[in-house]
Amino acid sequence: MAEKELQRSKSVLPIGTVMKLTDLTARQIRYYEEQELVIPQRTDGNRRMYSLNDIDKLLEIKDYLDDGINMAGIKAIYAQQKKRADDMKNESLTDSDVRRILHDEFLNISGFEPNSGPSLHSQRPLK
DNA sequence: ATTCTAACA
DNA sequence: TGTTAGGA
Repeated sequence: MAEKELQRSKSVLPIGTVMKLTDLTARQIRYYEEQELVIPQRTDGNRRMYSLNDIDKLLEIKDYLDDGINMAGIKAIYAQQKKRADDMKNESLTDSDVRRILHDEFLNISGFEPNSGPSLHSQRPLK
């Protein structure tokens, strides 16, 4: 069943197809790459080739944008998502630690609304 | 015909 | 983000 994941990971779609599938402009798609949100594979003459997983990621990003979250916020979300994945590997964490982390993440995400500017507040809401 | 990078009347 | 110039 891991074969399907391999297929979804195969980068075979040129940016033109991705544009049609996601309704995003080439400018946006390339910009998100600069923000390190979706890094497509390159081929022959330096052309971007995306995978189905990349498409999903882009659609996901588009949803976050619609919900009024900015680049910084989206980056934060994925950064936290990665942080979360790392935590799963550390059995050394206690339930209390995990809950503190999740609570911390929640506060940070809510701080990335459109108008709420770069006021990247909250850090240690030690209770 | 498509996509790429860089740059901004 | 849009758009365009100049290449590949």
